[in-house]
Amino acid sequence: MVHGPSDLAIDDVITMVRRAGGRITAARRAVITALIDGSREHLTAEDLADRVQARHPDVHLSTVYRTLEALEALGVATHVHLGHGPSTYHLASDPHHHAVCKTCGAVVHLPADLLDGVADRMRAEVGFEMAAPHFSLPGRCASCVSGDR
Amino acid sequence: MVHGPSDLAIDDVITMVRRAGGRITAARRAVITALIDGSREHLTAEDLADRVQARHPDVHLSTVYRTLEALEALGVATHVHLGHGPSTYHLASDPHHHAVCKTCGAVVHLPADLLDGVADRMRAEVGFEMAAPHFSLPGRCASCVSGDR
DNA sequence: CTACGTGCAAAGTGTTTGCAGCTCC
DNA sequence: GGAGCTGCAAACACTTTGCACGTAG
Repeated sequence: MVHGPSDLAIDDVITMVRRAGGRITAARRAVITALIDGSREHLTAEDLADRVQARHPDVHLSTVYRTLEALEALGVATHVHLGHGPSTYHLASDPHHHAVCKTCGAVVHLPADLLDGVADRMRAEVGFEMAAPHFSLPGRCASCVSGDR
Repeated sequence: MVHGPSDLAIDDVITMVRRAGGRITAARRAVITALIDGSREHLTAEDLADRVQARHPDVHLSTVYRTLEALEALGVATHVHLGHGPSTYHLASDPHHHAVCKTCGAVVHLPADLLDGVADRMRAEVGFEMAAPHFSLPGRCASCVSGDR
């Protein structure tokens, strides 16, 4: 796969895990790989587990959760809630927002700076320091609006 | 309690329910009352059930969920996800956004027009028609930022 | 009188946890 | 060799559902 400049390669992540006192196992390596490979999609813990299990059949779903938790603590990964279902996981590099179409479920990626103005206004008006996006914006995508689906 | 001009009184809601072919029972009346009374707070289904059960002890939690579902279908109520826990329920009148402090959990109310610029930009750039807020914005509230809590 | 709402119990979904064993460093 | 990771099973938190009975309209 092709990676942009801000992407982490697996070795970078491994180094970070080790530096934090963590250990690298086959399961962790596989989860990290699945996460990097799927970072542009919207993979749930279960999706990631499926991909991991393709090569390592007895890596347990709970191990995937625990690895993701560890990676989030390191700031390498984040999870985002796209809607009512399970969370989806991401590399923390290359942050962006998501909008989800209520009608067809399409996930639209939005530029990271989309909410900058909102953040400024919140800081100025109520002193609230907005953090990285964690939820999606709901609505209707272009084709569902025009097609009146 | 004091109601603003855009608020619904219980009788308005009852009328809407009946007009949609729904029936009014003691349980429904109590759920609607709890919802109206608590609309400025952030009540979960369980909170609402507790309040309902104070007067009507055998109204079941599942009835509360089903009533809320019916009211959402009518457009009278909505639920919002403030964080990782349970959803919170609201009257649909008087829409607004929420920010939740990651440190202390405080919920900050934000003006309804906060995301108007974002909605415009999304419409213009990707044709996405943003809908009513359904999730909160995460961050750190003024006192947690200044106190470095 | 009958379609709709209810109480109850049970199932469903997504995620977390306790524990005993294993393995990375 | 010991802290840290793992598989497994079970628990968990929130929400939904199936069913038989009850009641609003």
